Amino acid sequence: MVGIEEVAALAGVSTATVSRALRGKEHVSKKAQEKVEAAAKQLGYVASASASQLASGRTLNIGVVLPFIDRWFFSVVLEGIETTLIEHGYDLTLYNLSGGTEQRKKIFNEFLLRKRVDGVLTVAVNPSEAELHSLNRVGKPIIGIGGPIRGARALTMDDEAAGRLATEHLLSLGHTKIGFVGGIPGSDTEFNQPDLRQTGYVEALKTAGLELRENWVAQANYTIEGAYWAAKQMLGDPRHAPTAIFCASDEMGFGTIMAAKDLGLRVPQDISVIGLDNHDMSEFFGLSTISQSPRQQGRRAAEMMLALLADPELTSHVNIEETTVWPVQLVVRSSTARSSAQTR
Amino acid sequence: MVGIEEVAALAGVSTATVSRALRGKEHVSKKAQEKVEAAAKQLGYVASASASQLASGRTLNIGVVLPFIDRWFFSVVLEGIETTLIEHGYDLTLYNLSGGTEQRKKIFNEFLLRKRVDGVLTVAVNPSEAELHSLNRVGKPIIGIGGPIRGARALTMDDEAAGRLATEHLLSLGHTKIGFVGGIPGSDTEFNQPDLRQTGYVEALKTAGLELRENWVAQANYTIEGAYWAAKQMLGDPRHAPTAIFCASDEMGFGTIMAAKDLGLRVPQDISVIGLDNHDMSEFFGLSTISQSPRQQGRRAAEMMLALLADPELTSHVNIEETTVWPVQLVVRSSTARSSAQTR
DNA sequence: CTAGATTTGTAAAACGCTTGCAATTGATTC
DNA sequence: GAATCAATTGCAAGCGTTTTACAAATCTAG
Repeated sequence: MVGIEEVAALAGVSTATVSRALRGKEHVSKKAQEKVEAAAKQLGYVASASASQLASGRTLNIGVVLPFIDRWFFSVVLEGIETTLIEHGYDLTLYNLSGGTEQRKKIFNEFLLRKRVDGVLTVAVNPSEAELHSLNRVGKPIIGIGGPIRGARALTMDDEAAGRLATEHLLSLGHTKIGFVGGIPGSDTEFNQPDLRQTGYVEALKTAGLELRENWVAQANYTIEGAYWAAKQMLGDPRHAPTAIFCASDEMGFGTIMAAKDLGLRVPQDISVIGLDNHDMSEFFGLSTISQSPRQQGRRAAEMMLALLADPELTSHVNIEETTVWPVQLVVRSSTARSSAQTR
Repeated sequence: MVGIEEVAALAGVSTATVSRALRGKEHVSKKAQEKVEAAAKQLGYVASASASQLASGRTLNIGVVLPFIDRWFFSVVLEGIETTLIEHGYDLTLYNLSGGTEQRKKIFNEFLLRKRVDGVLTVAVNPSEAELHSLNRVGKPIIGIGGPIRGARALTMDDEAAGRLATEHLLSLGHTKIGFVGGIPGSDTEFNQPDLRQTGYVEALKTAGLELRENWVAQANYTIEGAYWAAKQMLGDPRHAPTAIFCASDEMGFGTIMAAKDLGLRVPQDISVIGLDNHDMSEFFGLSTISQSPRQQGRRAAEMMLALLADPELTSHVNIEETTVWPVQLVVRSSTARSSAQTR
């Protein structure tokens, strides 16, 4: 493989000049710049990442830690991050926590400490004290997406506000019997931020002075299937079926709509459904929802990281606890309508 | 940060011994081994990746190139790869081609050449001649998943055979009016392997001596939504509706089932549907399908790569064109049944 | 007990770049 | 044309490991 010396020789300059020229740094004459670029191109030279890392301490690589890859929210955030990083010449190293405790330990205690990354982006990860300690030992900036991280910067939406907004939308349409389909609160140490959506729902109902029926709250583990069965139970109840349901994710919204249809209920005439995500498929289902733009969240978080790395001043006091709240927006489609409770 | 010298000092040995001990190499006495491990643990030492890369030429990192992250097949393959690599101490660097031509060029011409990876795994990528040339310049093993790569190893299923199998299943149930919902053949240079599923369908019909109606073949771009509309057209035809449909992906199968339901057709009594994927949600939809186990494909490809890297003999003549065919299996659920064409 | 074989440990040379500092060149002013 | 200053360039010292060549220590067998 061709090294920097060959390029220097061909261009008739020193290796130092080659290094500077190729990275667009100052203090290189136009002439030298051109000669070097021509030589590099001719030889097909690309600097070795490891050597340049070792010498400069910069890796041009960001670690991304997430609990799942194959769930909509996560894969879309990931895509947003990846695209942004590539644009800026950065690589992305992926760490997926779905492999169990052993693997998780390895990631925090070895992989992230290898000095292979300039910064760490976590997505909906809730690190333990020990892991947090490990992360801090990396000495690199950390940004948490979808949930704050103690002692680090974060970019996250206000899940409680989102839950409240969704519920208030249903309230404003005159619904008083409002069900909720969500996860099992506290079930997953990893991924508990979304539990707050339920808090928002409860708060909104309280504020409206409405009763909170226990069997109008169901747990569906964020899957279409789970929501399908949960909604079927809820809507099949002959005496106390709700007239509207807030699902803590759009996928659960889809399951709920399918359950309603299978019960012969019309959406939205007989039952209103609102989700939370603005999933790619929500348009198709006509699902009203709260948008949280995961692609943009990923993009934004990556940009924050790059800005941090570009500014040595900021990098010095590495992590400040500072949460940027991602705005949330109501998207009304055809799955929610004015309550017509009387007609049922 | 603590370096190898501190560890050596604390353990009372040389840095060379530390290096050997920590990587479990031979020529280290048991006693030394233990001392070193204790010292490393006490100091929380983790070798710097860049230094070790530079010195050894090994990066312990695999590059994965894929056209999308946020589609089921890809995210699941990715998860399979990632889990396997982490288990073996390897990192995974992600390259996503969805960012357009400019980005794609960058990935092939710069990123992959930085000597940052020990090997490259591509998923359903169809590289151009120039890109192939670039890939070969990396001088590292390449394995293509979901589609062969000229001049490299590949692990892929036989899409044509899968298409034939699905169609034959419908034929064996007595169906003679069989529709197909797939992609637009040749539309995507990237992702054209699945077009072969249509070939399999056509072949099976020909073999059975059945006519091939043009409007029984629809294009739905591999989305639920696309299939929903396509199937609605096909099934809504009052005179020439098929009694069975083969969808080239499970997600399109879901869309087709939903369309059938919305038309008041019963699955499978009025219309049989078979997909291809064995998607996580197929069980829920009761969709018969052809399983292609992307998680295992990812896992297997990663293992092949690791084996290649472990065996210097194999690594020497880096790439041999050699395709391993991934087995394919029919999974019959409740969406396919014996034809009862007469009753309609 | 000793020569030879084997194991274990050491010192130092890569690995291929980046960068601080010094030297050189070029431009500008008087 | 000399003096001054700024801009460019080159030199060489790292960066933190791995690995090689070799010396020292230990073991084995005669």
